[in-house]
Amino acid sequence: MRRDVFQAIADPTRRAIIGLVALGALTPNAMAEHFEISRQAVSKHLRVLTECEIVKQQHHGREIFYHLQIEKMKEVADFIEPYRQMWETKFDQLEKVLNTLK
Amino acid sequence: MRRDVFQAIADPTRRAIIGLVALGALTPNAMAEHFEISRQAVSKHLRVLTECEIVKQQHHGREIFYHLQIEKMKEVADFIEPYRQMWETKFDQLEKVLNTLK
DNA sequence: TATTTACGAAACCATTTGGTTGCAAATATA
DNA sequence: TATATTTGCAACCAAATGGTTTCGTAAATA
Repeated sequence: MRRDVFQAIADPTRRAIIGLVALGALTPNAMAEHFEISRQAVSKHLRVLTECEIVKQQHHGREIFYHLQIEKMKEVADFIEPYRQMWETKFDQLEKVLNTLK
Repeated sequence: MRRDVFQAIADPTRRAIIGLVALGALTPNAMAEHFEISRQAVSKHLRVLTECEIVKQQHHGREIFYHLQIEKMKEVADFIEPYRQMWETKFDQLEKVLNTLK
């Protein structure tokens, strides 16, 4: 199976988990409270995120806190960057045309 | 089935198609030459990309040219933006620490 | 010590995915 | 007009996905 950042953020629940963990490390149980799905389903998503190295485990007694590895998200930013330049150029050119028309 | 930009960019072939179409509109046949998979497989990816409104068709005789709708990619940029700010802040703080140590 | 709690892992299931081959239809060309 | 080309669509298939329930184990607690 594919295991990369793009696969990781494809699922809406996983994007929500990333959003939660961005605010602070959490245990699977704490996360599950935010969703309609079971704790085990959240755990399966966490497994994917761990395999993608988007989160890291920190054991603390019988609890496991999941921390966001924010740098991993950079891969998505790197992918989108050239396209961002494209639509900004497009916008600039449109602006020029509009200014000329004035 | 889920039909959003995140689903669209989850597949590596679709990311490659987006990259190709970014350089200029192409027909499915022309795209298929760049990949190992069949013309029909490319067509199925194009269907997904069309449903996500990442590409638009332009009929020209019996050929169909696919154009990139660059603005759609903005949704990904909007998603990543807050995280970009997070890792930049992190980097700035690290830099401060390193400067103090000097 | 006995029980509860937190968790991952496994088995299972329906649906989706990403590929294939084989059409039919529309357009271009001989 | 007959034939070739370009394309989308349907049927099919194996594998992956996202969920469930059940279970074993380790740690906290009564």
